[in-house]
Amino acid sequence: MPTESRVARRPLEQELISRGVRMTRQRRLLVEIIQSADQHMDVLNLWQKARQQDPTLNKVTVYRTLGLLKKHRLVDELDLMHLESARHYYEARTTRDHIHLACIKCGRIQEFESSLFEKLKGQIERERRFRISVVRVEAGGYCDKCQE
Amino acid sequence: MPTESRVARRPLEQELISRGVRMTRQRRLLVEIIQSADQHMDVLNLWQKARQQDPTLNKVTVYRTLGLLKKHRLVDELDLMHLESARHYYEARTTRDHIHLACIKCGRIQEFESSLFEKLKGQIERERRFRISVVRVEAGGYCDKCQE
DNA sequence: GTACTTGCAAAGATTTTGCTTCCAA
DNA sequence: TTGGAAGCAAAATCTTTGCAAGTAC
Repeated sequence: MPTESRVARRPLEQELISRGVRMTRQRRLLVEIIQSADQHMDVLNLWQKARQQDPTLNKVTVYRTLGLLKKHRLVDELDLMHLESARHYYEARTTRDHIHLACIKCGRIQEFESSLFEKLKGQIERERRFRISVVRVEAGGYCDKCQE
Repeated sequence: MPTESRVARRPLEQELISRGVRMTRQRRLLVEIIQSADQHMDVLNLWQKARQQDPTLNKVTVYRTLGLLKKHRLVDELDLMHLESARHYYEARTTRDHIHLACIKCGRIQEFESSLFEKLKGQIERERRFRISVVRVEAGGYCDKCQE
């Protein structure tokens, strides 16, 4: 009884359309930015990047769009161990769950995938009969470069 | 190379004193509440409970005390998958790391320990040479009782 | 055309800071 | 006694809401 299967890596826009979500100029832009991001974005990042292309885009729209994507389980919300304030970070969901490693010293975020993690999820589902929808693993510590 | 050893289950107050932290009436009370809590507490909970015994205790003191405990790695900060708002929850650190399972439907929080989890941490430390200080695993989904 | 979205402003919620007074060691 | 801590008020952050105007389908 494996974890619920993940959303395929299909453009978020297509995914939304297929779910009957109305596509606006703002949503297209935000979704495009999230999808092509090479780092984890917070609301401010995302808004700033979006305003470069559409200066009228309001921050509230960013919140609302992220809420929409969360509702559809198309993005994951992370805290990255609260390295800085209580800000939340977002990333498009990929095929496989992964673990985030946040370096306390340099702030670098690494991602880590592991079959042990998949096994652990299986164990939880079996032993607790808990149907996992989302899972988040975040580790804080010192990365290889910060152990001198 | 196992994960950094955990703080023993010694009264938080003793732990703080041994670290040279000044113990005030307010800190003693808060620490006592956190330690004896049978659930995950957020700032408001904690404050309300504290005020029953010391009505003058200020909410800011709750924040500051939690900050102190976090700094000393004596409590873990959780989000419990943001089931309700962006509130943070706290729990005294125990000997073993555990996983939190948050039910999307009924809100129940279960804890889960597993040797697989310990193995996973070991793998991260070995393969990425990442020295883990804190690790948090939170799963959201449907608990056994909520799958009808 | 109609229902859903956006922008704007304002409110809410949560957390932090400045400063004076107080207290633990 | 003295540096750190608490209380109070105010500010700073982050997020949500109400509503009029705009827009996707």
